[in-house]
Amino acid sequence: MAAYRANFGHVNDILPGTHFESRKDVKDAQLHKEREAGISWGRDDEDERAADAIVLSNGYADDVDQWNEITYTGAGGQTRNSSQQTSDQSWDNYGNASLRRSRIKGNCVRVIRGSKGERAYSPGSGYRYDGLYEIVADWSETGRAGFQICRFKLRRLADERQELTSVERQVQDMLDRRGQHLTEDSADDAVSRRRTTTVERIVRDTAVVRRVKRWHNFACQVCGLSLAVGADGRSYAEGAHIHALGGPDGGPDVDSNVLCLCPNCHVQLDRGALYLTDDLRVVNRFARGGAPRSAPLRTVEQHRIEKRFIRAHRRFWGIQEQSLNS
DNA sequence: GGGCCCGCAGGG
DNA sequence: CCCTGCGGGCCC
Repeated sequence: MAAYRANFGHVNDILPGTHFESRKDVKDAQLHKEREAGISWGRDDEDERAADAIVLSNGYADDVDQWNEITYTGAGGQTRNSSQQTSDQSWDNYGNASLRRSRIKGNCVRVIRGSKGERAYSPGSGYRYDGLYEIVADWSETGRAGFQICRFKLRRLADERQELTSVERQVQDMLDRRGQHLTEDSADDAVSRRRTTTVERIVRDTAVVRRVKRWHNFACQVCGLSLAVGADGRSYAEGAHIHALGGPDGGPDVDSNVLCLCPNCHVQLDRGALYLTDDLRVVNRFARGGAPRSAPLRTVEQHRIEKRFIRAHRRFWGIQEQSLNS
Protein backbone atom coordinates (compact mmCIF):
# COMPACT_ATOMS: atom_id res chain seq x y z
CA MET A 1 0.00 0.00 0.00
CA ALA A 2 1.28 3.45 -0.90
CA ALA A 3 2.42 5.63 1.97
CA TYR A 4 -0.14 8.17 3.12
CA ARG A 5 0.64 11.65 1.81
CA ALA A 6 -0.03 14.56 4.13
CA ASN A 7 -2.63 16.89 2.66
CA PHE A 8 -3.15 20.32 4.11
CA GLY A 9 -6.29 22.42 4.00
CA HIS A 10 -9.90 21.54 3.32
CA VAL A 11 -10.64 18.21 1.66
CA ASN A 12 -13.46 16.97 -0.56
CA ASP A 13 -15.35 20.26 -0.28
CA ILE A 14 -16.28 19.44 3.29
CA LEU A 15 -17.40 22.65 4.98
CA PRO A 16 -16.33 23.63 8.48
CA GLY A 17 -19.21 22.75 10.77
CA THR A 18 -19.92 19.41 9.12
CA HIS A 19 -20.97 16.81 11.64
CA PHE A 20 -19.90 13.15 11.83
CA GLU A 21 -21.26 10.29 13.91
CA SER A 22 -18.00 8.55 14.66
CA ARG A 23 -14.25 8.63 14.24
CA LYS A 24 -14.69 6.05 11.51
CA ASP A 25 -16.86 8.49 9.57
CA VAL A 26 -14.27 11.25 10.04
CA LYS A 27 -11.63 8.90 8.72
CA ASP A 28 -13.75 7.75 5.79
CA ALA A 29 -14.32 11.40 4.85
CA GLN A 30 -10.51 11.71 4.66
CA LEU A 31 -10.42 14.55 7.14
CA HIS A 32 -8.18 12.57 9.50
CA LYS A 33 -6.13 9.50 8.72
CA GLU A 34 -6.44 7.66 12.01
CA ARG A 35 -9.26 5.64 13.48
CA GLU A 36 -8.35 6.42 17.05
CA ALA A 37 -5.16 8.45 17.46
CA GLY A 38 -5.43 12.20 17.85
CA ILE A 39 -2.78 13.29 15.39
CA SER A 40 -3.08 12.58 11.67
CA TRP A 41 0.21 12.66 9.81
CA GLY A 42 1.68 11.60 6.51
CA ARG A 43 4.75 12.19 4.36
CA ASP A 44 5.09 15.68 2.96
CA ASP A 45 6.71 16.73 -0.33
CA GLU A 46 10.15 16.12 1.18
CA ASP A 47 9.10 12.73 2.50
CA GLU A 48 9.14 13.92 6.10
CA ARG A 49 6.36 13.20 8.57
CA ALA A 50 4.05 16.18 8.82
CA ALA A 51 0.73 16.55 10.64
CA ASP A 52 -2.37 17.55 8.67
CA ALA A 53 -5.20 17.13 11.22
CA ILE A 54 -5.95 16.69 14.91
CA VAL A 55 -8.90 15.58 17.00
CA LEU A 56 -9.81 17.27 20.28
CA SER A 57 -11.84 14.94 22.42
CA ASN A 58 -10.57 15.43 25.93
CA GLY A 59 -8.04 12.65 25.65
CA TYR A 60 -5.44 14.64 27.58
CA ALA A 61 -6.22 16.53 30.77
CA ASP A 62 -3.80 19.35 29.95
CA ASP A 63 -5.61 20.46 26.78
CA VAL A 64 -7.05 23.97 26.73
CA ASP A 65 -9.65 24.88 24.11
CA GLN A 66 -10.66 28.50 23.66
CA TRP A 67 -11.94 28.05 20.11
CA ASN A 68 -9.66 30.60 18.43
CA GLU A 69 -6.69 29.35 20.38
CA ILE A 70 -5.98 25.77 21.36
CA THR A 71 -3.24 24.51 23.63
CA TYR A 72 -2.90 20.94 22.52
CA THR A 73 -1.06 18.12 24.25
CA GLY A 74 1.08 15.73 22.22
CA ALA A 75 0.69 11.97 22.08
CA GLY A 76 2.11 9.33 24.40
CA GLY A 77 2.91 8.81 28.04
CA GLN A 78 -0.40 7.38 29.12
CA THR A 79 -2.16 4.05 29.10
CA ARG A 80 -4.70 3.91 26.42
CA ASN A 81 -7.78 6.08 26.75
CA SER A 82 -7.05 6.79 30.40
CA SER A 83 -6.57 10.56 30.08
CA GLN A 84 -3.89 10.19 32.71
CA GLN A 85 -0.15 10.65 32.23
CA THR A 86 1.96 7.85 33.61
CA SER A 87 5.26 8.73 31.93
CA ASP A 88 7.02 11.45 29.96
CA GLN A 89 6.11 12.27 26.37
CA SER A 90 8.80 12.39 23.72
CA TRP A 91 9.56 14.38 20.59
CA ASP A 92 10.49 11.06 19.00
CA ASN A 93 6.82 10.21 18.94
CA TYR A 94 5.80 10.43 15.29
CA GLY A 95 2.71 12.46 16.05
CA ASN A 96 4.58 15.02 18.12
CA ALA A 97 7.44 15.25 15.62
CA SER A 98 4.98 15.69 12.77
CA LEU A 99 3.15 18.53 14.50
CA ARG A 100 6.48 20.25 15.08
CA ARG A 101 7.34 19.72 11.43
CA SER A 102 4.07 21.35 10.38
CA ARG A 103 4.78 24.27 12.70
CA ILE A 104 8.18 24.78 11.06
CA LYS A 105 6.81 24.43 7.54
CA GLY A 106 3.77 26.60 8.26
CA ASN A 107 1.30 23.86 7.31
CA CYS A 108 -2.24 24.38 8.52
CA VAL A 109 -4.04 21.52 10.27
CA ARG A 110 -7.69 20.55 10.20
CA VAL A 111 -9.29 20.58 13.64
CA ILE A 112 -12.02 18.11 14.54
CA ARG A 113 -13.81 18.48 17.85
CA GLY A 114 -15.40 15.52 19.63
CA SER A 115 -18.33 15.64 22.04
CA LYS A 116 -16.20 15.05 25.11
CA GLY A 117 -14.19 18.23 24.70
CA GLU A 118 -14.70 21.73 26.10
CA ARG A 119 -18.46 22.06 26.46
CA ALA A 120 -18.87 25.48 24.93
CA TYR A 121 -17.16 24.52 21.69
CA SER A 122 -17.91 20.84 21.24
CA PRO A 123 -20.73 19.09 19.44
CA GLY A 124 -23.40 17.47 21.57
CA SER A 125 -22.54 14.10 20.08
CA GLY A 126 -20.11 12.68 17.58
CA TYR A 127 -17.53 14.88 15.87
CA ARG A 128 -17.47 18.16 13.98
CA TYR A 129 -14.99 19.56 11.46
CA ASP A 130 -14.09 23.07 12.60
CA GLY A 131 -11.78 24.30 9.86
CA LEU A 132 -8.13 25.23 9.68
CA TYR A 133 -5.65 26.24 12.32
CA GLU A 134 -1.99 27.20 12.21
CA ILE A 135 0.54 25.96 14.72
CA VAL A 136 2.24 29.00 16.22
CA ALA A 137 4.42 27.37 18.88
CA ASP A 138 5.62 24.10 20.35
CA TRP A 139 7.44 23.43 23.59
CA SER A 140 7.86 20.99 26.49
CA GLU A 141 6.62 21.49 29.99
CA THR A 142 5.66 19.58 33.09
CA GLY A 143 2.03 18.55 32.92
CA ARG A 144 -0.53 18.32 35.70
CA ALA A 145 0.49 14.78 36.53
CA GLY A 146 4.13 15.81 36.92
CA PHE A 147 5.43 14.26 33.70
CA GLN A 148 6.97 16.02 30.71
CA ILE A 149 4.46 16.73 27.96
CA CYS A 150 4.80 18.11 24.44
CA ARG A 151 2.64 21.13 23.82
CA PHE A 152 1.34 23.02 20.80
CA LYS A 153 -0.33 26.37 20.47
CA LEU A 154 -2.81 26.48 17.59
CA ARG A 155 -4.62 29.50 16.25
CA ARG A 156 -7.65 29.42 14.02
CA LEU A 157 -7.03 31.00 10.65
CA ALA A 158 -9.01 34.20 10.19
CA ASP A 159 -12.09 33.74 8.03
CA GLU A 160 -10.51 35.49 5.07
CA ARG A 161 -7.56 33.13 5.38
CA GLN A 162 -9.66 29.99 5.69
CA GLU A 163 -9.03 28.64 2.26
CA LEU A 164 -12.19 28.21 0.26
CA THR A 165 -13.32 24.79 -0.76
CA SER A 166 -13.22 24.23 -4.49
CA VAL A 167 -16.96 24.69 -4.94
CA GLU A 168 -16.73 28.03 -3.18
CA ARG A 169 -13.71 28.94 -5.26
CA GLN A 170 -15.74 28.31 -8.41
CA VAL A 171 -18.48 30.60 -7.17
CA GLN A 172 -15.91 33.22 -6.29
CA ASP A 173 -14.32 32.99 -9.74
CA MET A 174 -17.72 33.40 -11.30
CA LEU A 175 -18.47 36.45 -9.18
CA ASP A 176 -15.04 37.88 -9.92
CA ARG A 177 -15.63 37.58 -13.64
CA ARG A 178 -19.06 39.14 -13.39
CA GLY A 179 -17.67 41.88 -11.17
CA GLN A 180 -14.98 42.72 -13.70
CA HIS A 181 -17.45 42.74 -16.51
CA LEU A 182 -19.85 45.05 -14.69
CA THR A 183 -17.05 47.30 -13.53
CA GLU A 184 -15.92 47.81 -17.11
CA ASP A 185 -19.44 48.67 -18.14
CA SER A 186 -20.49 50.92 -15.35
CA ALA A 187 -17.37 51.66 -13.32
CA ASP A 188 -19.73 51.54 -10.40
CA ASP A 189 -17.92 51.14 -7.16
CA ALA A 190 -21.01 49.75 -5.48
CA VAL A 191 -20.82 46.69 -7.70
CA SER A 192 -17.47 45.56 -6.42
CA ARG A 193 -18.52 46.34 -2.89
CA ARG A 194 -21.54 44.14 -3.31
CA ARG A 195 -19.39 41.44 -4.84
CA THR A 196 -17.14 41.50 -1.79
CA THR A 197 -20.02 41.12 0.63
CA THR A 198 -21.47 38.29 -1.40
CA VAL A 199 -18.22 36.36 -1.27
CA GLU A 200 -17.89 36.96 2.45
CA ARG A 201 -21.36 35.61 2.96
CA ILE A 202 -20.57 32.48 0.97
CA VAL A 203 -17.43 31.87 2.97
CA ARG A 204 -19.37 32.20 6.20
CA ASP A 205 -22.23 29.97 5.18
CA THR A 206 -20.73 26.98 6.91
CA ALA A 207 -22.37 23.65 7.55
CA VAL A 208 -23.30 24.97 11.00
CA VAL A 209 -25.17 27.92 9.50
CA ARG A 210 -26.95 25.72 6.98
CA ARG A 211 -28.04 23.31 9.67
CA VAL A 212 -29.40 26.05 11.93
CA LYS A 213 -31.36 27.59 9.05
CA ARG A 214 -32.86 24.22 8.20
CA TRP A 215 -33.89 23.62 11.82
CA HIS A 216 -35.91 26.84 11.74
CA ASN A 217 -37.25 26.25 8.28
CA PHE A 218 -35.57 29.48 7.11
CA ALA A 219 -37.89 31.60 9.27
CA CYS A 220 -36.59 34.44 11.43
CA GLN A 221 -36.23 33.48 15.10
CA VAL A 222 -36.94 37.05 16.17
CA CYS A 223 -39.83 38.26 14.02
CA GLY A 224 -40.95 35.04 12.40
CA LEU A 225 -40.61 36.44 8.90
CA SER A 226 -40.32 33.85 6.17
CA LEU A 227 -38.87 35.76 3.22
CA ALA A 228 -40.14 33.92 0.19
CA VAL A 229 -37.62 34.66 -2.52
CA GLY A 230 -35.96 32.42 -5.09
CA ALA A 231 -37.31 29.84 -7.43
CA ASP A 232 -36.59 26.88 -5.17
CA GLY A 233 -39.55 27.87 -3.03
CA ARG A 234 -37.36 28.13 0.03
CA SER A 235 -37.27 31.24 2.16
CA TYR A 236 -34.19 33.34 2.51
CA ALA A 237 -32.58 33.55 5.93
CA GLU A 238 -29.16 34.38 7.30
CA GLY A 239 -27.03 32.68 9.88
CA ALA A 240 -26.31 35.30 12.52
CA HIS A 241 -23.52 34.80 15.03
CA ILE A 242 -24.47 36.04 18.47
CA HIS A 243 -20.90 36.41 19.66
CA ALA A 244 -19.43 37.73 16.42
CA LEU A 245 -16.72 35.82 14.56
CA GLY A 246 -13.29 37.20 13.90
CA GLY A 247 -10.39 38.55 15.89
CA PRO A 248 -8.66 36.89 18.81
CA ASP A 249 -11.77 37.31 20.95
CA GLY A 250 -14.21 36.18 18.29
CA GLY A 251 -16.96 33.70 18.98
CA PRO A 252 -17.09 30.17 17.59
CA ASP A 253 -18.98 28.99 14.55
CA VAL A 254 -21.10 26.45 16.43
CA ASP A 255 -24.83 25.74 16.56
CA SER A 256 -25.23 27.29 20.00
CA ASN A 257 -23.78 30.62 18.78
CA VAL A 258 -25.87 30.97 15.62
CA LEU A 259 -29.40 32.26 15.06
CA CYS A 260 -31.55 31.97 11.98
CA LEU A 261 -32.59 35.56 11.20
CA CYS A 262 -34.05 37.67 8.44
CA PRO A 263 -31.69 40.37 7.10
CA ASN A 264 -33.44 43.11 9.10
CA CYS A 265 -33.13 41.40 12.44
CA HIS A 266 -29.62 40.25 11.57
CA VAL A 267 -28.32 43.76 11.08
CA GLN A 268 -30.08 44.91 14.24
CA LEU A 269 -28.42 42.15 16.23
CA ASP A 270 -25.03 42.90 14.70
CA ARG A 271 -25.36 46.60 15.55
CA GLY A 272 -26.57 45.97 19.09
CA ALA A 273 -30.09 47.29 18.56
CA LEU A 274 -31.34 43.82 19.46
CA TYR A 275 -29.96 41.78 22.30
CA LEU A 276 -30.91 38.61 24.15
CA THR A 277 -31.61 38.08 27.83
CA ASP A 278 -30.44 35.00 29.71
CA ASP A 279 -33.93 33.54 29.55
CA LEU A 280 -33.92 33.88 25.75
CA ARG A 281 -36.04 36.94 25.26
CA VAL A 282 -35.22 39.36 22.49
CA VAL A 283 -35.04 43.00 23.50
CA ASN A 284 -35.28 45.87 21.04
CA ARG A 285 -33.50 48.76 22.72
CA PHE A 286 -34.81 51.33 20.30
CA ALA A 287 -38.40 50.26 19.95
CA ARG A 288 -40.80 53.05 19.23
CA GLY A 289 -42.77 54.23 22.20
CA GLY A 290 -39.97 54.65 24.71
CA ALA A 291 -39.34 51.61 26.90
CA PRO A 292 -37.47 48.63 25.45
CA ARG A 293 -39.77 45.87 24.28
CA SER A 294 -39.03 42.21 24.58
CA ALA A 295 -40.47 39.06 23.09
CA PRO A 296 -39.47 35.42 23.41
CA LEU A 297 -36.93 34.07 20.93
CA ARG A 298 -38.43 31.41 18.70
CA THR A 299 -36.70 28.15 19.49
CA VAL A 300 -36.75 24.52 18.46
CA GLU A 301 -35.87 21.54 20.59
CA GLN A 302 -32.60 20.53 18.97
CA HIS A 303 -31.18 24.06 18.83
CA ARG A 304 -29.48 24.89 22.11
CA ILE A 305 -28.31 28.49 22.63
CA GLU A 306 -25.51 29.08 25.09
CA LYS A 307 -25.70 31.89 27.62
CA ARG A 308 -22.03 32.72 27.36
CA PHE A 309 -22.48 33.86 23.76
CA ILE A 310 -25.53 35.94 24.66
CA ARG A 311 -23.51 37.53 27.42
CA ALA A 312 -20.51 38.16 25.21
CA HIS A 313 -22.78 39.96 22.77
CA ARG A 314 -24.27 42.12 25.53
CA ARG A 315 -20.82 42.82 26.94
CA PHE A 316 -19.61 43.89 23.52
CA TRP A 317 -22.41 46.43 23.26
CA GLY A 318 -22.07 47.53 26.88
CA ILE A 319 -25.56 46.35 27.76
CA GLN A 320 -26.30 45.70 31.40
CA GLU A 321 -29.26 43.46 31.82
CA GLN A 322 -31.07 45.42 34.50
CA SER A 323 -34.09 47.35 33.24
CA LEU A 324 -36.05 44.45 31.88
CA ASN A 325 -39.71 45.17 31.77
CA SER A 326 -41.06 42.56 29.46
C1' DG B 1 2.93 -11.01 4.46
C1' DG B 2 3.14 -11.88 9.57
C1' DG B 3 3.94 -10.19 14.15
C1' DC B 4 4.05 -6.51 17.22
C1' DC B 5 3.07 -2.09 19.21
C1' DC B 6 0.37 1.84 19.53
C1' DG B 7 -3.75 4.83 20.18
C1' DC B 8 -7.97 11.80 21.96
C1' DA B 9 -12.86 4.41 20.27
C1' DG B 10 -16.81 2.47 21.41
C1' DG B 11 -19.65 -0.28 23.91
C1' DG B 12 -20.95 -2.94 27.80
C1' DC C 1 -15.21 1.32 35.26
C1' DC C 2 -12.69 -2.34 32.16
C1' DC C 3 -12.09 -4.82 27.85
C1' DT C 4 -11.99 -5.90 23.19
C1' DG C 5 -11.14 -4.75 18.37
C1' DC C 6 -9.06 -2.52 14.66
C1' DG C 7 -6.22 0.18 11.36
C1' DG C 8 -1.62 2.05 10.43
C1' DG C 9 3.33 1.99 10.68
C1' DC C 10 7.22 -0.45 10.92
C1' DC C 11 10.25 -4.20 11.52
C1' DC C 12 11.44 -8.45 10.29
